Amino acid sequence: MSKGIVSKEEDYSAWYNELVIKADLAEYAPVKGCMVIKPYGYSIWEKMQSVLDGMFKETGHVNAYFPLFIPKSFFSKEASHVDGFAKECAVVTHYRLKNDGNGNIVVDEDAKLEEELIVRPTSETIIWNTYRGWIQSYRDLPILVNQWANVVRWEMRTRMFLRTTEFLWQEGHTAHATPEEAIAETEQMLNVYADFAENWMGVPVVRGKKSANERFAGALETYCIEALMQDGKALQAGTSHFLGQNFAKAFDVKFTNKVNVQDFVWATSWGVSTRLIGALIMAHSDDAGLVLPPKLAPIQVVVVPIYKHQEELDNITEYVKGLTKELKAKGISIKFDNRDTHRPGAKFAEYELKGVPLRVAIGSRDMTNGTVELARRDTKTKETVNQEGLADLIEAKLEEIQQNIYQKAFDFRAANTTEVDTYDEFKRLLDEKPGFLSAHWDGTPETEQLIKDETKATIRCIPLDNKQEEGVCIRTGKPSTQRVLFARAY
RNA sequence: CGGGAUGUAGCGUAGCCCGGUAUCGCGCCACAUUUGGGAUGUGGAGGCCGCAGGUUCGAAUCCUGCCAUCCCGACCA
Repeated sequence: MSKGIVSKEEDYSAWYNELVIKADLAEYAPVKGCMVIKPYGYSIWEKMQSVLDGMFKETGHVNAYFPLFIPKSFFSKEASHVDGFAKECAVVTHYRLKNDGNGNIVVDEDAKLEEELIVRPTSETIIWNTYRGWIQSYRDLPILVNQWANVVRWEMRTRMFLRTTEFLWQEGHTAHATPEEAIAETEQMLNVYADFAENWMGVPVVRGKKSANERFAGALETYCIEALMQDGKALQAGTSHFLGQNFAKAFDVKFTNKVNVQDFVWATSWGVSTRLIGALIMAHSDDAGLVLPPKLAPIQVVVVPIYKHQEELDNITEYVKGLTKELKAKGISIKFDNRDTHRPGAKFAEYELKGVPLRVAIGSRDMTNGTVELARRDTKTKETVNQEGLADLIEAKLEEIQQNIYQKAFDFRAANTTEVDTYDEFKRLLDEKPGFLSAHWDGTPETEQLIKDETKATIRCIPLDNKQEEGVCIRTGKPSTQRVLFARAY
């Protein structure tokens, strides 16, 4: 492995790509736009899954699984949904291959499907088709189902974790008797996502609503959490949709309410994906590699022994056994890297690249003095501390690191969120100091589109806690009642 | 789908203009010496030079076609 990676300042895009590869998170697959998520990267996803799954269960949801393949006809049932996804659907047309006689494997034209199948880009259609059979009465509601799945969106341009052709995600699909209840669900799940992003990933997010242009295909309202990356570009980290009765109407899902009147069911859907790993990388990492929040790091503490002779290693090993036991009891994951094939310096560099929050180095000198060297990944500082009480100190440090990287990201966002009142300044800042730009907008899709065409910036969201204030649209000068957040986005 | 770039060992590359079976570094294997920030020495293994045609006595190199990937746009979580 060559030393180091390209610096963020030099080439942010290359920095990101190299980091993903060199930190052993993922690699390119033979199919364009697809990636192999390697064990280290996947274990981050597993941690995310485990925490989120717990949060979903906590809020009353259950998991189920719906098919990968969706009959093509289902898609045409919800007009705006088709418009939104048609251009990026993979389609299965045949179910058999054959040998053409020249040693080539070809599609068997005799095995053409009567109805072509779509590889799900999202599962609303097949789920609502299924819900029709599950729901007759208000007594059957609400339905609070989540599924962990892969989906395929044939994107023109892809990037590891941020936008791949196939990606892993969860999609919640709920059915309710009233719009109020569905909206409450939508907002609840948005808060779950925001809680996860901030308290587990250490990534501060803005909770908001999407403008009409950015809304999910088929939704009445899309709520989102928006994060700011270190290059000043915004990243949508999660979405929660109030679908109204659109899918119920499209799939004829009716229920009889308490007063014996038939009505269409109210729906929500919400999801986060492996894109969160991209957000994690871009929010915290530096030129030395990944910086992972302790709460999601696959390895929280790594121990590197420094020794010359076998008996020294034996001594250290004996000590590490005790430390491991103490940390395990606290639920802290520890790796003792006693490989004799790599020297300590190489290990230090490797774990920095991989973002392990804390490193403990122990040599014979430490064993004599009853100390260890404790190094923090986030600040790249190290200190010599007593072995006595080390487990407690580690526990406290991990918490401190978790706080610190959140605070750092929070301060970065604060420093890169600017109120702007003129279009000239808006354009200037986009180039000179990218970030969130808080500006007045006349509320029309046309103006948003115009701004997008002229500057590549889009409305990331209308923040939920937005204060109302009189102003004029930066582009058209028409009256406006509130500022919205603009940015160039991933 | 437009614009750009690149394909040579696991990775990164030189060679290409000016044809003669491939350079260097990292990594890998063995042994020795090493071990508090990416070790050193010695020896060794590893290549249908992206693919297919063509020109030529001879092609990594010249010509034609194709394919793939990456980057920048349009489109999007």
